[in-house]
Amino acid sequence: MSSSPLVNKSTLVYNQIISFSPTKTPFKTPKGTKRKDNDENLPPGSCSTFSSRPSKKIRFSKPKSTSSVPPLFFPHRDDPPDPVLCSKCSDPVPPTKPTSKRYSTEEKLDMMLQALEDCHWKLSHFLHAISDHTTRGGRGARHAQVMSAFLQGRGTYTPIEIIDLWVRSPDSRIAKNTNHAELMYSFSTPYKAIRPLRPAITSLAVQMTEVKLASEAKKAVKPDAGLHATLRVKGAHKADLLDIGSSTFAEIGALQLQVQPVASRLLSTIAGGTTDIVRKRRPVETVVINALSTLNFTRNNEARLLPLMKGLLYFAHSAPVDLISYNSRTGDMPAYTTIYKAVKHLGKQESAATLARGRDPKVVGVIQFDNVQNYTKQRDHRVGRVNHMNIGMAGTFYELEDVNVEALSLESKQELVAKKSVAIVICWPVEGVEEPDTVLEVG
DNA sequence: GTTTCCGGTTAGTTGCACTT
DNA sequence: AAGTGCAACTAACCGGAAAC
Repeated sequence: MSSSPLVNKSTLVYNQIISFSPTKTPFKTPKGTKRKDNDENLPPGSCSTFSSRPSKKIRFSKPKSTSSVPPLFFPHRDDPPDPVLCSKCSDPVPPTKPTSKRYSTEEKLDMMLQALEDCHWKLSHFLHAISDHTTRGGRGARHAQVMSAFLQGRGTYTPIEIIDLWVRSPDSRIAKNTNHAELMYSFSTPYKAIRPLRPAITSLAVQMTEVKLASEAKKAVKPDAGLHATLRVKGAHKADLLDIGSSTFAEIGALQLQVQPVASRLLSTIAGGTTDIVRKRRPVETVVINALSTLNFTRNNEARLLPLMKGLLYFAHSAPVDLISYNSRTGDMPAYTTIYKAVKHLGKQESAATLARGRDPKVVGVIQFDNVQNYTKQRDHRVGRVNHMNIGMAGTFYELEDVNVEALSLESKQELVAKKSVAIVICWPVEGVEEPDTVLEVG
């Protein structure tokens, strides 16, 4: 291996470029003024070298190298080029930036690999050093600029394009007689502990997805997220019949899709819902909403709006307690006792609301009482094995809309009677009936 | 005819786990 | 820390069926 002191060469060229930066124009003379021979702005011992024409290109002699690979930078500090002298005053002319030769990709790769070798660096050392912004206590501005442009995708090739090439490269194939195949998509082994690329990057993907899913779920089951339906005395998000309706399922789905987009997408993929076609049987969206709701409920038993709705449905259909126990165990609905409490809670809530509505003097309504028989057949195992008749009384309140409340005012009627402005309308019965059917008083 | 058992629901208690 | 959910358990209850 050749060992040319390349670092020193690069330092020299860099200094040269800085010293003669085109942004520095100390020799520019204002129009109409003739520069004096002793002008302090002129370089010492040198006449002006600037002209309107391009300067003559300066050729550097190529240094001899023991390597077949062309060096990155030249000339060598210890082997400076012969200085170019001014034709008028024989002073040395400052060298200009050397013209770059157009190298092929192969040549450039060889040069870069040679440069790494000359630095005693492996590729991983170089990539780590140029990517690491933490352990060395900061970076140079140039370093930061280059990495920022690359990582933000402003370069010709994006980071992910390069990683994709790595993943697809035959060089990254899973080696035989190793456990690398078992480490693909690994949740248990930290991805940083996996050395080969393919197992590491697939493990990185699933482990980051796992973190994301946990983060989404954590947000979804928060009390304010909208999935809670508590029976707590001081609960902020109590179960309410207003929250339980035909649109509840869709609202829960929209909420979950908003808070858990990654989880929804993954579940949808499992269900085969990657196309836009809406299935008539087992619609993917419906299944995903249901599955995600169960998973959220498993995480936090307060996030149970949909499971509670399912429980109420089972209860309303007199499902056997074993069926409810089974579904409670699988996270599809709360325990039987909780559903029972919810029914009582919602019943009290609804009766209080109905009572308040009925007491409102602005509301006109009718209460109808009737005896009720509920015949429970033997097939309803939840209520026993025998046919049985439950007898009770039910009251139903009807609200009558578009009725003028004043028409039912007793005071108003008495005033009208006092004024003798009440007309009596007699409705005669149907044929064959002697007594009048109805007598109406019309004010 | 009486007693016991069966299979189910209802209701209450307890202790642990979890959430607020 | 307090409140809540819930599993597990117990007791009571029911009418019918089975056993005595």
